[in-house]
Amino acid sequence: MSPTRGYHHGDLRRALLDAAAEVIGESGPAALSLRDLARRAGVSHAAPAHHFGDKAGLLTALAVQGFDLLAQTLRDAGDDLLAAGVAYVDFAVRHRAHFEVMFRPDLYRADAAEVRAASARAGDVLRARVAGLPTRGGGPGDPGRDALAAWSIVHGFATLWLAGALPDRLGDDPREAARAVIRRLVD
Amino acid sequence: MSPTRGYHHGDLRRALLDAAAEVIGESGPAALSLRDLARRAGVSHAAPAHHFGDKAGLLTALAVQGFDLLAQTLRDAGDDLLAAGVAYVDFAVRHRAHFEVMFRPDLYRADAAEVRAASARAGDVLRARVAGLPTRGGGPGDPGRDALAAWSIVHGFATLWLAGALPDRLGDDPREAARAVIRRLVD
DNA sequence: GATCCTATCTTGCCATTGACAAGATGGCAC
DNA sequence: GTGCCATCTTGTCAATGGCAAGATAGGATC
Repeated sequence: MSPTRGYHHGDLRRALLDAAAEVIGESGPAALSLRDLARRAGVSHAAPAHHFGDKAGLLTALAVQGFDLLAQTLRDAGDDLLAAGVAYVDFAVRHRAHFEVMFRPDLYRADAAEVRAASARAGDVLRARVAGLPTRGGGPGDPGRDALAAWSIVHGFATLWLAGALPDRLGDDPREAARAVIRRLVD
Repeated sequence: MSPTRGYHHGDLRRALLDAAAEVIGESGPAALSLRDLARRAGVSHAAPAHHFGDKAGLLTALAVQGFDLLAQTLRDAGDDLLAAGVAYVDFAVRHRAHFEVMFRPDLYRADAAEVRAASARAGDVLRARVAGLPTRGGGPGDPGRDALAAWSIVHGFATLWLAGALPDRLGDDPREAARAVIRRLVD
């Protein structure tokens, strides 16, 4: 596509990641085939191996990309906790493939250094946003507990939305529906 | 094993489902192989096809089993919302394979009548338990919204726990950790 | 400018898998 | 006892992931 630069045949690594995100987003990770990706990119069936080693390697790269993308999304959402929560759900829906892979450690090498680093970066931003959550319950309010509750509610809503498990009456705008749910915890 | 009854070689359908749950619980759905299941059961590689048609058919049966198991688990937990929430998380951890498949509709035929029925049964119990959740926010309190928030928080916590995404300091007792998080919403 | 070097990609190959077709086997109804 | 049907087996095929060995190109070095 974009003739930015090229070695042999173009920006293959990027093309493969893009194609993988598209396939997974449409049909799930189980439908992913390295050979299909190679066909889409117009290269031989063994070309992906050079960039990613194997299937897990490709998904590892996708997960890293996803964590970085999530961190950026949360940063862009600003300091408001509600906005950050909505942005989390919106990220899951817009970058469905990345989100699904990120939280499925059996699909990739979750213990790889790059993954741990990217995951930690996203976690830092997440925790920073949650710090604004008001405590509740009369007691002193455990910040870790509160952060976990906030993360759980947005992650759960996003997961259920992607799974198609939620009732139809919610409509087709995940941001709107998520906002209402998150308010239950925040207000 | 148990010589309860048998046609040709024993209780194959059940044996296959059990083996599938074991494999998925240990290595994830991606590692599931029909031929491996057949080997474990001591039958030929084509035997599973007769009971489930194909891989999606087997996972469909597993999902149905899972929804029924979840409904029973929630019933056993009693009327208390907190207890029901903890039971939901506990179910996800104890029946990891079922839980993972249930909310991954791309792996099976989620539109099958048996699935819709079992899913609806579990949903009924879930909604009944959530009915006890106190509303909040000064406004009239939307019961649907509240139920969604409760479901989201337990589902999110369970998913994050299974993904290994939660910090180690939570220990190894998901029930204990879940209770604290759910209290943030309930108390 | 020639040569080397390395990253990139290709061709060829093999074991495994899911799915299908056709046949064997055994219990059960009648 | 005979036919019937659910259950299971054997045989086969295309597709896949992964490995090994070779081809190709672009740049570095002299």
